[in-house]
Amino acid sequence: MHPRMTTRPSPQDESEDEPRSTRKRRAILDASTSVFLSNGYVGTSMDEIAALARVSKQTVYKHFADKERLFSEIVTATVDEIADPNYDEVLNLMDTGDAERDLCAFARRQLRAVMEPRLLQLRRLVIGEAGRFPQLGRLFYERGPGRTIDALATMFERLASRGALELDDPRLAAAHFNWLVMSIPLNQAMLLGEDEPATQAELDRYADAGVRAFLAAYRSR
Amino acid sequence: MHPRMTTRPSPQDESEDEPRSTRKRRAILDASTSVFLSNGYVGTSMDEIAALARVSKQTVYKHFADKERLFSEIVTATVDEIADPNYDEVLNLMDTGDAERDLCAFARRQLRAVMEPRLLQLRRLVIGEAGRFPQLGRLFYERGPGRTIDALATMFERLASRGALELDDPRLAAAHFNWLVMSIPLNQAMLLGEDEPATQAELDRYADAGVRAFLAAYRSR
Amino acid sequence: MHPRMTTRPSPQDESEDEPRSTRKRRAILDASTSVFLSNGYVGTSMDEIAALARVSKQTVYKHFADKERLFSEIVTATVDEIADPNYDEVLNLMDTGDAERDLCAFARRQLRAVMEPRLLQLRRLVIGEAGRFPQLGRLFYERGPGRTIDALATMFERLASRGALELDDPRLAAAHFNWLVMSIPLNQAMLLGEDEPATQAELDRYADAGVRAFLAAYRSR
Amino acid sequence: MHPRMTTRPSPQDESEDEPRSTRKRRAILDASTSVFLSNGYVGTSMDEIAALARVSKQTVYKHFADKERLFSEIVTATVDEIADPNYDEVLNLMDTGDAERDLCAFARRQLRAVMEPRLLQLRRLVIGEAGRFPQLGRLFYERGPGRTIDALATMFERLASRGALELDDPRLAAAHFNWLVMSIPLNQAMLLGEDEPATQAELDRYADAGVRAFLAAYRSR
DNA sequence: CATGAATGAGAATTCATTCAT
DNA sequence: TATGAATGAATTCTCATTCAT
Repeated sequence: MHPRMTTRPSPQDESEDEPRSTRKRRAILDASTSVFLSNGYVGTSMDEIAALARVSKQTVYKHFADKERLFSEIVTATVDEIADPNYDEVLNLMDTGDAERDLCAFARRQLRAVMEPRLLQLRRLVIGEAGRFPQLGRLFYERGPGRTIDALATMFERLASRGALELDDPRLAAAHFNWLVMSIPLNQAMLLGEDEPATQAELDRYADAGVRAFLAAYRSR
Repeated sequence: MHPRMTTRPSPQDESEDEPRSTRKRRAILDASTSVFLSNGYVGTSMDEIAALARVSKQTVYKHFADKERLFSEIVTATVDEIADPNYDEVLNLMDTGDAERDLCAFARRQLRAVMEPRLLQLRRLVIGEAGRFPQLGRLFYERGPGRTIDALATMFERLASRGALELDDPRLAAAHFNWLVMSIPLNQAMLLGEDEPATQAELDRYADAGVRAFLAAYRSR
Repeated sequence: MHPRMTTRPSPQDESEDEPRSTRKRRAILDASTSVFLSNGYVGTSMDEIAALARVSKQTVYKHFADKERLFSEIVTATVDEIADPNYDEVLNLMDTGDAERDLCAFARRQLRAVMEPRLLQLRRLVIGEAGRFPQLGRLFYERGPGRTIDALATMFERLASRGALELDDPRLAAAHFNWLVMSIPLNQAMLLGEDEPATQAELDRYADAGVRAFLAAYRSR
Repeated sequence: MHPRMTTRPSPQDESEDEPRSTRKRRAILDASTSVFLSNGYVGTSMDEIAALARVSKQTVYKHFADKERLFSEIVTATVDEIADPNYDEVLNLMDTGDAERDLCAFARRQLRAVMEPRLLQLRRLVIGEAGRFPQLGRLFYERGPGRTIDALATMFERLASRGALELDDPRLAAAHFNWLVMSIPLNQAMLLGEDEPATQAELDRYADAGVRAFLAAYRSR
């Protein structure tokens, strides 16, 4: 079985071409994401993170200067991870000509994404820690609602120029769309917790109802 | 009207007919409300509260069994204090016949109230502590958005029966109204903090725009 | 002592010829006895005592200089209260001529008294606090086992001189008698607690068996 | 007595094949045993223990979840340490044919063991904390008096079948033996403290007298 | 006198972070 | 490099005792 005679801590550790260090970093990120999301910033201790990552505390500190920095990193990473894929979808996926159908499809997809438990927790976390970490709130807004609204605005402008919608202020319309679709379940989730989470069917109904109201208000007649 | 003529021990202390104990209790509530709202649940220490209330820690603990209970009480009290007055207003203040003007007036008032710094902080606090204090989230929802939406639904039903609005589901319409008016500035406040708070003029514009979109969608034609 | 003309806060309070002060003192003693016995010395707070006695803490401190003194007093009083009546009984109650019957009757009575829950708790308390209050241990011993053994010794001497018993050292025989009767259930009670307290019937059997063993060893033949 | 008292700085800390962690654990156990035995459960602070063990408080808490657990562990360990060796002795050591001599030898040994200052303190501790830690009382009883009495009962049964003793109930006889030997000095120690501890000679006399009384009662004639 | 408040300290427990091995 | 230990402070809560009203 093995050549190796020299004492090396754990030879098979470096399989898969991934340096040990990178793997540990990942383990720390995964562990801390999970713990921070469940228990909040102050509710989480570095000991917990180290234990869950199966790594010594020293290693945690070698990778991340301090708790605040670690928190920032995991929030940033989680925001990116969740926000990125949706962005492009926004603009592409709709051109069947049937605006209502397209918008409903988009609204449903978007709402489901936003209502992901993980993302809900992140939103709560960011809102709750807005005092300590204002940049994270800004980041979340920009990569989340801000980005979606931007994309929608672009899209609505296109639809308006095609005569499908009638609007003066595309960003305003985009925001109205966004919150008509999301606000009801999102606010309930923020305040009522996830004891009684909305079902997929309910979410779809909220999405459709939001789109319908939006079109009733903004469709050209 | 004034009972007071008899000698009272330490007259100036009990001025205003308020027994010492009650005054201390109030001082503790005021102090802790202020500190909890600024620094969050864990960010607040009982020492801080006692110091700010100019009261001994013992006295705090004699009035409130523990930190959790104190927190619950101040949140409940603050929610009540803010929520109560608005409720009745909802139904009464509108009958000039000009629905748009009435709704705009109402929307502006409501939005300003919701955007009170104190209430914004409370909302952040409740969302951030939803894990530790789920009942508080529920309470906030019921006395806040829930109540407003209920009241609006009642009102919209009346308007619909008068032929002013056209709607199937009054609660849905009420929620749409509520969030069309509030969502944009409220979500920005939650995530962007109060570094760049919206001006009154901006709030009024959001309110009006929300009402306009709502009427475009729900007014009978 | 005198006619009383001056206004006194609560005249009817002094019914029964007992001055208010004495009554409060009693209330404090009762309350603290109960709490100390249940919760131990450190497990008991002066607040608890004051509350249970329906008296202000100040009043407690007016009657008893401090917690230690109060504890000493209630232990002393309880020991006396329990020990006193038994003492005389020891010598008197036996002269039917049937030594076994007399001793059994006495042993049963004595064992039941010692196994009173209140006295068991007191014994645990005194043993547990022997470090802090050595005098109380001594007191307990002297008024309790010591006294009983003394009395028994006197009695056994008489029986020996009558030829009913055969012994060199009356105090030794007395101690043997005492512990033959008590040790089994008493040690169980001390260590096993009162979750499974011995029944009266069991106690009687232990008493009788102890007496029988004693007589088998010490009766003249 | 104890393993090594000399201060060893830190060079070859892991000499003696004992890992650092194990040594620290031991230091904590030794320190807390000593402090708990002298000062009782509440009279002992975690700071004290850490200081005496020359260890940080953190280290104490890393080894033992909390004070209660630490207390339980040291009591259990001490009980075991003291109780274990005696058990087997009971059955073995006696077969010279001279029952009195054998029993006296056994009684003396046993009494001296039970009257070890350390064990007396432990007994006081366990009795005093019976309210807070009922399991410890049971444990003490089972490993202590209970076990001894069991062993004696077995032995007495053998002697009875050989015709050396005459008895119906071996457990009862065993308990009588046990307490005839131990009760006098043990009860004095419990209540009178160790200010005037019995000398070895006195203990031997109590042991012998107990055995003599036992044989007078239970020897076949 | 008696009530609520104050004092001042001390308890257990936890944490983020840094040494030393 | 990574592990256990240390540090040093903070936090919640409780207590015995004493003022002031």
